[in-house]
Amino acid sequence: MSQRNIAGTDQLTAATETDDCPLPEVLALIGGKWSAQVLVELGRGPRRFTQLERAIEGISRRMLTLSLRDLERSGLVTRTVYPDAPPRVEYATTALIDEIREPLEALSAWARHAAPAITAARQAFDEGRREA
Amino acid sequence: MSQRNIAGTDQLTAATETDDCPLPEVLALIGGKWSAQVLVELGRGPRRFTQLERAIEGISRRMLTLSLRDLERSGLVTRTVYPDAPPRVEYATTALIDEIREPLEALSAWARHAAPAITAARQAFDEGRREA
DNA sequence: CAGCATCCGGGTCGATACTG
DNA sequence: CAGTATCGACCCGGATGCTG
Repeated sequence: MSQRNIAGTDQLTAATETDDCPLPEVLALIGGKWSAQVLVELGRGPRRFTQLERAIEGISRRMLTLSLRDLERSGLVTRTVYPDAPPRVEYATTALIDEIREPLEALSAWARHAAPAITAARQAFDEGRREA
Repeated sequence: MSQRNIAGTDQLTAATETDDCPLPEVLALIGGKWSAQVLVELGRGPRRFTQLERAIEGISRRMLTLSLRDLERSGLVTRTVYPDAPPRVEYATTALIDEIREPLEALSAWARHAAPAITAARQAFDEGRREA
């Protein structure tokens, strides 16, 4: 909390003091290996299945399907089938996501900015272990 | 980031358009089953090993050790041993965490606020599947 | 095109027992 | 008190092959 705003402390207290903090559930939902990337990609606009598959790089059909199903089931993503031939399915984000996008991006920004420090810390830690 | 600043859109674009978005790495670090809760608990102040073990509820010694090691290795947590008998070890957060606390709390706030909608969506989805 | 079914290897996690 | 060591169950996730 670099710029500790006035109301920030209350927020912090609220989020920190409740013991039924549902953070684990969110992380279970978007903390999977691919869910976050699917969300990010869909945040750029509606996408078709194969579009996502190509955009995400490294994801398998299976995992993409599972991730999409989970997100759809949880109401974060909609799935619309157009009765065309060949079949066409479009995925899009729901309003629920609009409110999580900012925190997610803040997290992503932190990741970019903290990455060097983390890498350095790990190297230092590992070297310390080796000479011990 | 409750107060959406003017540059917010740029942040969004920056976080969304880069393809080397390191979100997965962050999630790998704090997305584990226990790491987030450890961070939250340590956010309340320095804690000893057994204190954490009792506070977190359901965590095993093994998982607590592994989580703490990973966080320590990544520079998010410090571990200080006091040469006492009986042994005494204290864990605390580092400055790196101060900057991730806000996003984490925003996420937690979203979780609390979105939980009902998510639960409802899941029930609706599951019922739809059953009658199909 | 957009999936589902199946198999299978590896890593995660919990339980338990032991140590400085 | 603050861990480590070992074992085993489980689940995630990749590879492959088959459908409407």
